[in-house]
Amino acid sequence: MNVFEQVAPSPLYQQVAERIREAIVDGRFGPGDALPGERDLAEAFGVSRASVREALRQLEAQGLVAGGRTAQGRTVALTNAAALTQAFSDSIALQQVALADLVELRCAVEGQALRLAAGLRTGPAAASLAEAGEVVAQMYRCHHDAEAYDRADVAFHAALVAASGNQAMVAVMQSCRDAQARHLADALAEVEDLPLTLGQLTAEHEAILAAVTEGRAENAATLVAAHIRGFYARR
Amino acid sequence: MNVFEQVAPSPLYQQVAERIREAIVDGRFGPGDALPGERDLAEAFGVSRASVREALRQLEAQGLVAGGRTAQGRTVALTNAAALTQAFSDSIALQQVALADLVELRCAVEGQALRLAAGLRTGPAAASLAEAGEVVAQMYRCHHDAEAYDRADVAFHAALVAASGNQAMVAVMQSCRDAQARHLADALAEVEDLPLTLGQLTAEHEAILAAVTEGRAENAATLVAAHIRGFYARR
DNA sequence: ACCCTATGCTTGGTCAGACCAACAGTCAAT
DNA sequence: ATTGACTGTTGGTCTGACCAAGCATAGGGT
Repeated sequence: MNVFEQVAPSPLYQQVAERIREAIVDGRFGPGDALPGERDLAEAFGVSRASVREALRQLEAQGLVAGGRTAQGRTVALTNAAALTQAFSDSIALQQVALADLVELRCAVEGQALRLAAGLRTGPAAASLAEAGEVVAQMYRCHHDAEAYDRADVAFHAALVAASGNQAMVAVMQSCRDAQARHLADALAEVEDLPLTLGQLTAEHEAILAAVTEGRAENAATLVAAHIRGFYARR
Repeated sequence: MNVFEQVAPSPLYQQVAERIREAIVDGRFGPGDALPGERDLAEAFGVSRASVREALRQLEAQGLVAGGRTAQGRTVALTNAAALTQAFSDSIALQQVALADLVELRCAVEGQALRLAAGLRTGPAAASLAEAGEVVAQMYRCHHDAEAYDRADVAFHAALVAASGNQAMVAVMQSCRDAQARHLADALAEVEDLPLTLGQLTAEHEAILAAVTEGRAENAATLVAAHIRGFYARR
């Protein structure tokens, strides 16, 4: 490693971004808080507004500050879930990973999540599992509406993975799904007999949920992996 | 949903970023290619250089274009692996996910990767497994040097996961590890009897590799999960 | 002929200052 | 109390300028 201190100083906008990042992760600005205006930040850091703006664009892309287009006030800090999805999406676009790889990744994550959830089914996971059950019930009522079913599917898998108590797995699962959806454009939209297909899917969902609630960890993992692979094999 | 079309157009810098992104993912600029200078881009898009710069900062944060600080020429497109790591890191910093969650996520991914690798051990995975074997041999020679061992550990796990043939898993595993490393600051640096501890770790590594090369998929997954959890439990 | 330097062009980084549209808050007129 | 004009603030955008660092080439010295 280089023992000399930062011979080539990083650009100002990066330093500014780093300072703001620190302020956020140190809790000086909590999620949802409004941070100072660009002019104030520029003055505070002793740089031009242009540098502050470039720093903000960087943080915005990383999901640390929200885009200011809605908020007429300032910019605020929130969640960075979108950054994860974007990263996966770009990985595919840059052909660094294949779509099938993401599918397998999701199987791995979701499978293990369900194993964990099965072990927690009577404890902290109970609420999430109940929610998943409600979503399944809801699925029965929208076998005719692909869009509504898609939303239900998202909710079901999210609730199920959330039952593992692992937010990282939720985020990765969700991001995998989103990244796939963008590049896969509605497998459901091309189905000829929609109610039939959705009926099969709902049955799979129900079987998966049952496996988890009954504590059949390995079974749940197997079922969900088959479910996911099957869904994307249909393409 | 809103039936009205995009009443408020997105900012120029976002549109520009989107256009450049398209140009990259459409292959008009391959990885490593130099893209036009800021002044040229500004003229091409009919916007000011400031807008182009903000767009570039955004793309830079997403890993689609490389930072221009090293390259005196222009900016170039490369890999976005760092963006993934950053996203995981930020998730922890924002306390959206716990460190332990990332550890479990890594267990899930790496476990499944090894199951897959065990099934491919005589085929495409052979080269990666051989590489992992060499790294283990190398580990025996640096039981005194924590830093060198750390590098070897990274290489070992990367090779092993790569044996699954799944680049997405490699990326996630790597990013998990990096994100953890940043917030965990050298578990190894605080060990009292370094050679002893590293010796144990090397034995674990060897056992994991053996399980994979002998096709004991489930065993490999179990071993690697225990290995990872154990390493971070030491904290 | 060869090497080395000087010079100039290009590029990214930074700044100052300006303008606009949209919104929040104020306050007077109804 | 409701409404409507006014005003200040904020983000978005542009212009035009300057600097330091790298690259190319011409030119000088050998």
